[in-house]
Amino acid sequence: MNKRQEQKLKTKAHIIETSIQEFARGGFINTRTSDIAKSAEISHGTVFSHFPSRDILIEETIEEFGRRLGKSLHKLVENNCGIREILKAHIMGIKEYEDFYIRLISEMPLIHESGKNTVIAIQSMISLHFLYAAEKEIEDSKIISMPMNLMFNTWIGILNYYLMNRDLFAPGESIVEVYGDVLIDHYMNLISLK
Amino acid sequence: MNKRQEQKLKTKAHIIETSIQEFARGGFINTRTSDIAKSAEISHGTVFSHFPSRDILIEETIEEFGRRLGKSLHKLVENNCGIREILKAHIMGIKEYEDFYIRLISEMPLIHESGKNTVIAIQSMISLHFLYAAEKEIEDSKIISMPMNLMFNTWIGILNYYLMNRDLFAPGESIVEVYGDVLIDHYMNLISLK
DNA sequence: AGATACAATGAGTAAACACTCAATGAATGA
DNA sequence: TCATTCATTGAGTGTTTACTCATTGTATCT
Repeated sequence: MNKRQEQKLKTKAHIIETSIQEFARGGFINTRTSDIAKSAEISHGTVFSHFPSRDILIEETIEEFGRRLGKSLHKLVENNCGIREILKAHIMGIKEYEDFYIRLISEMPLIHESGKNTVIAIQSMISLHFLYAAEKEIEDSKIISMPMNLMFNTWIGILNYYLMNRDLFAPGESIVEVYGDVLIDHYMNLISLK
Repeated sequence: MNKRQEQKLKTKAHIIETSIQEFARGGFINTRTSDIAKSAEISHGTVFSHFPSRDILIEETIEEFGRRLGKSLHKLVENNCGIREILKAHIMGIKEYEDFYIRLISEMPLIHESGKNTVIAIQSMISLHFLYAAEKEIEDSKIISMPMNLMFNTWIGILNYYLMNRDLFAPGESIVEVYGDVLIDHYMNLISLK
């Protein structure tokens, strides 16, 4: 790998890094390619010498986010098996990228198809961990019986609702920090056998 | 009221009616004022002789939707008092405007402030009915104890999650029709004392 | 050293779109 | 009947923004 190739990779990585920050700050719809260029301190044209279009830049940025969240979750989950621990890992994984994650779920309906698939892949990754843990607790009769998909979607539904309405619930703060444990306790209370 | 004034009101109402349809079909972000004009079979300029800006057209359209949903709910709720009946009324009220409602909750983060307030007002209206019904059932010890706001937000969270991901759960169909009763049963199962 | 390749530049282009305004013709009032 | 008002029209304007491309300067190859 020569200096040029190295530089090229570095610039591309730098653009994606900046994109994660800028999209987290301003959202996907309202962030311009020129905003990203300015923030990355490169020329506007350089963006397009690394990504053929804005949509593909968005797609690759979401993919990078997915990889990072995946790694985070993998680390956090490995030795824990209960549902509560999975949920904890889930919100801790989101914590670092809360802003980006909120933009992603908020603006997903408006993101190009390929970006959506990445989001779905991310959700699947979490659900896999979740379902594995849930199976055991159902066997142990710790939780009330319900269809698996409803159980998982209920968690995601509550969490996403609070995240999407952060301005309402925790303006200027982090939902994970302010409500993380509250939501886990609440959810566990809902699904536990009493 | 002379012919001219009548015509003016009629045209304005027609634009809002068309806007409800067009925004339901294409969403707020991706529907142009020219699309609405074309669909309403009026000139593009006429839109702006009734609404000073696109944002205000959106705002007034959402307000009209709010009034209609409010009326629907009022009719559906009056003689029912249990939580289950409120939820049923809620989804029946949404049913008629499911597409519009989905666009509203999906694109709310990107809608101008004044539009958001209307959406919040709509949610409040529903929560008022809900909380009134819930209070009674808590007194009667029919449901498990939990903070009121968490109880309501859990329902909204689950419902909105399914609505927002209709393409995933019920592509080409109505979430209310396909999942309405499933979601109510599931939710009641979650909050009931067993 | 000189030729070539190529990453980066930024002024320029084209398309999309919200909004304007002079013109039109029908309704209203004197 | 004639002058005035005003809802409607649609071509036109200005702005925003994704994307292009000729140019530049540096790294690489011979």
